[in-house]
Amino acid sequence: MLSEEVTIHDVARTARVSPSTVSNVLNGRTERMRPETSERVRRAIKQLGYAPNQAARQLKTGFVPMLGLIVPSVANPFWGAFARSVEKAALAEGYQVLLCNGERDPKREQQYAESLWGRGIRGVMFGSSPVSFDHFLELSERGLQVVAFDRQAQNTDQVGFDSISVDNELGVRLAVNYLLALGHRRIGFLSGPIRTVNRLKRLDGFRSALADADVPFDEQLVWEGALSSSFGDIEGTDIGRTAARDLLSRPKRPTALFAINDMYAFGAYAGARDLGLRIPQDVSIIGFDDIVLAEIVDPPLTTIRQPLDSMMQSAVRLLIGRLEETRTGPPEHMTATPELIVRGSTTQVSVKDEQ
Amino acid sequence: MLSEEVTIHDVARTARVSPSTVSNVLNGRTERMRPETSERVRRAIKQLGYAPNQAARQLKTGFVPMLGLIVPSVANPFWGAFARSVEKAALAEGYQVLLCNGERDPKREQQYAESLWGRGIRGVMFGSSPVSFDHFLELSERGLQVVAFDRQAQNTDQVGFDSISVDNELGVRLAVNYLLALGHRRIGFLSGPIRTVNRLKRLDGFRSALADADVPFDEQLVWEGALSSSFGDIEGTDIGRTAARDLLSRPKRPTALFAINDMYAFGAYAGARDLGLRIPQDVSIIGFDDIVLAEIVDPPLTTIRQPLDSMMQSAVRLLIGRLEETRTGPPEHMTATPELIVRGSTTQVSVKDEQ
DNA sequence: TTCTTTTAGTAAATCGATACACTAAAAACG
DNA sequence: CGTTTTTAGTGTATCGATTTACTAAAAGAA
Repeated sequence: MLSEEVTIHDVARTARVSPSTVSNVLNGRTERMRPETSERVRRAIKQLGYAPNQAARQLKTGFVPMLGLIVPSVANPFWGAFARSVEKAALAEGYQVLLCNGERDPKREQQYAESLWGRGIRGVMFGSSPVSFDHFLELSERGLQVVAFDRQAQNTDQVGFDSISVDNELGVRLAVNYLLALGHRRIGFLSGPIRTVNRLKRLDGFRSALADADVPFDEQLVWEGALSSSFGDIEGTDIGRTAARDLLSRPKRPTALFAINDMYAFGAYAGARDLGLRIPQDVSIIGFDDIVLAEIVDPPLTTIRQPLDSMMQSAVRLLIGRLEETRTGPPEHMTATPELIVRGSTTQVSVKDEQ
Repeated sequence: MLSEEVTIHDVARTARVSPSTVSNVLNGRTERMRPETSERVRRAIKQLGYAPNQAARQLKTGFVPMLGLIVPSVANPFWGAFARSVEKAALAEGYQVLLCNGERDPKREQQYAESLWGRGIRGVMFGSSPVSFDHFLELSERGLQVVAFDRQAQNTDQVGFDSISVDNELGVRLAVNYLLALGHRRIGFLSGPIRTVNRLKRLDGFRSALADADVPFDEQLVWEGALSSSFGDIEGTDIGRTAARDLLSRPKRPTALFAINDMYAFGAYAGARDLGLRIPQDVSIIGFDDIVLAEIVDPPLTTIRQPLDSMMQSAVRLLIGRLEETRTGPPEHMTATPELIVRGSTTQVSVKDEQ
């Protein structure tokens, strides 16, 4: 490995100028020199295959065009799609993305955050976390900018951070109203033991949609499971399966299930099948997120779409705006509009179930 | 943003030692000082919340504990799982991972590679690429270390790089032998237009497994589709669907399909259903990879598992070994052993199909 | 022509951590 | 006691790019 690194001095020597001039060319300050000079420098750069040492640049300027991305695990298809959206949006703004799989473990998340800090990274996109942001408190006070996905600040949070999320209440309303229009009256709500902010909001939407339609809310049909510390890449599918099996084997079983996300919905598919129930003839199932697999499962999943690409574009711009101090002021909470995607997992409630 | 960065000098001052001593503590050279001194330094570090500036460290040492990861897109569940495995393995060795979604575009891949180079990153894990490595040639000559997944060097490749892959021929043999044991004789082979090395190997395995069992190989049952420039996150599912529809609507339709990967297999599910065929009663389908979704689709997918975690652990160690020059010598080509995972998408060939 | 202003650059300090060469003080030796 | 060796550190140059302050030369003004 020869690895004879080409430096700005080498370029300067071949172009017969000073390193300062090369630096000026690199940073677009060409008005300070004759066109032929900048051209000579450009040729030298190309000839030597020179690429500026980012560490040196960063050390001097203090600026790092990089964002941290902390998600539970990119092996989970939803977070994979999320990560791609973030990376795409960041790249468009000239930033790169450092990937951190936090595994929903606050300790790991904090280690990552500190490591990012040491790298000079001052902006983090943060995927859903179960409990609190306390572990970011210190870094946040020092100037770490955080944009949280699907998690607005709660009054218990000490940290003021920006957030972005879909309008969760509206999303659930879209789903529930659609099910109501299909004649469903007993609708199960499948959630898990993780009580994130967005999940609470979704439950609110569920209740109020039912209330608006004068359909009584049955506490029994809300399945939240037990707290468990396990966390896997198919997070949700096992819970969804158990939940569906439980709800659907009751004497007066629900005719439709709303799942808190698509992975839970897939689990519910399995749970329904375990009981010999057909989807959608015997039970309608509706998800949330619209991950890519929603359209290829059988039957294709009716779900609520989160426009991830556009959401992450806004979120990344906000984050970068904070870093470059073009966006100042109090924390912003951005909200995107969800969309009902009707596919094959929902249908009219059957006559015999209707009663 | 106060952002009053704490430097090694601040620590030195509060601990009443020189910066050199702090540096020695940071790098574990504590044998050069009295225990009380190093303890004083450690306390000062904690008190000030000091974290070394990695840019400065990198500039001085030339060492960057970071790997590049180039995959088509982490939004694709397989590459998401792949990315997680890489990140996990890297973290265990003290390295972090910079994520690059190359979108199978050589131009983007090269831009990423150059950007990584400028950052001082000298090791890249590379997910499957369609054509060639030519765009890495120059950087590779300068010392960029590349470990390629599922793509051994071909004689046309000018670049000598390490690689890791599952034993593709064996994997296909496991699948085909299993199908043969179930009585299937007309087996379709679903591939796509992308002619990567691993796909060619899988076709080889397919042919030889049939040959060993004295089952005639029917060129007509190999579906490779047409070249198309499109690339999506559900890469494969649409192709698998088209392929399955085509193969299964022929007069003497195959009784089983081998799909080049699980996403293709999911597509084949849809294609079979389009024709009103049941899985596995009417057609057995077997996939490759064993992504997390394989066990939650309906029916659960019989597939060939690639042990990604252990593979990426070996691959990352090899890559880091190259960087730290503890592993030298000619390119290594590591091979992992695949495993047949029997689930519900395969069954005995039915009597009427058997003829 | 002389003085001022503009043009076209350059010299040198700096960012923060590292590491080699060096040293003062203490301990060991004879 | 004088000399050597060890201990426990420290001073300073360095990595590569940036940037402020500076300057020589050319152009313009009077």
